[in-house]
Amino acid sequence: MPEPIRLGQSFYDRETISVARDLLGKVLVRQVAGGRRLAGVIIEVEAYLANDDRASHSHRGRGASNASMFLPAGTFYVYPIHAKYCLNVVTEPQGIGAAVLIRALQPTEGIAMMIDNRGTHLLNRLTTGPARLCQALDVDRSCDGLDLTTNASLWIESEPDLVAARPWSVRASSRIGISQAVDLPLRWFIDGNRYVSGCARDHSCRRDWGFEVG
DNA sequence: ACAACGATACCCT
DNA sequence: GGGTATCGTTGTT
Repeated sequence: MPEPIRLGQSFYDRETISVARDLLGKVLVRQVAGGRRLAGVIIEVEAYLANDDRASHSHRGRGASNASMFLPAGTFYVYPIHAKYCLNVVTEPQGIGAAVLIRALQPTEGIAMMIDNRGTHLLNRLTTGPARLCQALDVDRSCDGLDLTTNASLWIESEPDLVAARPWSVRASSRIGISQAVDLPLRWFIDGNRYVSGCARDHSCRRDWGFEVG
């Protein structure tokens, strides 16, 4: 059985839409004190592009709060919103200002610690949403700007057997919670997975929501 | 200084 | 399905 492989710069330094879709099924890993691992399979992502994407934090240019979005591909961009945090992975060459928002995980390792971090034992409220998964993995603004390709406590792995088998299909939809560019189909999620965000609330994991993209 | 806003989540009905 | 807590960031006086 092949060992998991940490994703490197060449994975992230590609067209943002390709990176976003390829991140589905990869494993986000957080290693905390004592070498304990918190991990989950990426179930839902959104792309935030450069240039014409009016919903992207890069749209109004580089500033103090979004500076890491303009660093090299593979950098973590963590930003605060509504007194919570969301995490992104920077894509494309340095200076472009594009990233992928990770919106949901299927928890696989360290679930007891995630329950403790979240203050709930309900599995479908542990990592089903961008701010929830940050809290579960103990990710906050101090993680902003970290290099995922080398950092010792935060990275993304590919499990070769899982990726080769690819036992899922992907659906797309418009992005959630934005007020600009609301119709662009830049959200992707694993079809039917119970950890898609809002699954219990608005049934957005159902097969009649979004559209099939393979 | 201060006010408004947000790529959210929670609690209530 | 709707109201709102909460706070860092930004834009405005």
